[in-house]
Amino acid sequence: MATTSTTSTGLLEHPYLTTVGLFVESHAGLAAAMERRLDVETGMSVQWFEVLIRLARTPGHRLRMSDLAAQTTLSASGLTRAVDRLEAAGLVQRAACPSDRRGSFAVLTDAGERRVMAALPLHVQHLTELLEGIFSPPELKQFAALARRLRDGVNPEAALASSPECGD
Amino acid sequence: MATTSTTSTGLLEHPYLTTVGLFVESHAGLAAAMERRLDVETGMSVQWFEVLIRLARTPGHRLRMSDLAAQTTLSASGLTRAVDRLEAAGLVQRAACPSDRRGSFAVLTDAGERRVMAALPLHVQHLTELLEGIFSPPELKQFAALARRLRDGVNPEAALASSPECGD
DNA sequence: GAGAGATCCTTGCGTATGCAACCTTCCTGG
DNA sequence: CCAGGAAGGTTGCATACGCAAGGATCTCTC
Repeated sequence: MATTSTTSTGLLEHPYLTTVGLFVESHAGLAAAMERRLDVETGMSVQWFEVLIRLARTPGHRLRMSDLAAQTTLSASGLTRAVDRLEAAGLVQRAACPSDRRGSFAVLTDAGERRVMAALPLHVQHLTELLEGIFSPPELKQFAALARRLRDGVNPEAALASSPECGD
Repeated sequence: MATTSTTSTGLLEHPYLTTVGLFVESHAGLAAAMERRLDVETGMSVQWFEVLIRLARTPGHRLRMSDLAAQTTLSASGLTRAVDRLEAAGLVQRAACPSDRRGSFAVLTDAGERRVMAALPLHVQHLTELLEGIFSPPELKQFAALARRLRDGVNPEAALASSPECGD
């Protein structure tokens, strides 16, 4: 009926595969648009913005390196370098952790806070322009709910880090 | 009422921001899981798999470099190098385009087809394990529909490349 | 039919990434 | 008190990426 090489051809249309495909493509498109504009308007990469935002929304404006790594797209080593750069740019400082001398905190500086807060409205405005023509308000809520379920199932560490709400 | 630095603090909870945050986190988690397992079970990166799958589902098993770039996460130069590596691995060949001598095709080799087709069921199985506990069938359909809308709005090039359906 | 400009792909260069190895510090059991 | 092992961070190394520049080809206009 079919050669070995075509036996599993039907899987190319498998619902999980096509859904994940759409998901990945939509992410790629959205990420590219965000990245481009964020860079143009604020000179920051998405990674920087991500780190700074997470610090900004944390009481005390400080987070352990390991927590930060768990919440962002970055690996531990990636985060180390990213914080190196942020520190060189004066937006973040490292601080020793008094209770565990192995660990260290990344602390948002005043300059860092000014920088995120200046970038934030531009970013939100951009997201609004991108999304308001695509999702109606109820669809947006649905989408957020489904995305949350997916994240909780697949990235539980990030989930518990942002119990109340989670921003990018 | 508030200092300059806190004026836009409320934006940290903006619906678009939190939704996109969840979306990005869910993608990161899913991508990490897929990547890890795909590498362990097939020795391929997601990028390779993505390219090979798109070739496999195209009649003639060939696609222009530019089309391939538009459909994947890769930039033009990134695709060039990826195809270099795939060609070195014997999974893909380049072919001249008769109608436009600037262009070239990436063509799936027999070895390449065997490789994707062997990987495909493992991948689908993995996706199933990941997702079946998270989304009910109707939720999956909803999610796919919303993701499609988002992709169409934000990444139109990929959209028209896969009119009928779209796999990862 | 000739030149200006756009398009396709490839390369040079700088940079960001992850993995694995490493050092330091913490913790646990004897 | 003191191994032995686990965990937090940082670095060496190799790799992959994107941007911008470049060479070749197509296309459109006059």
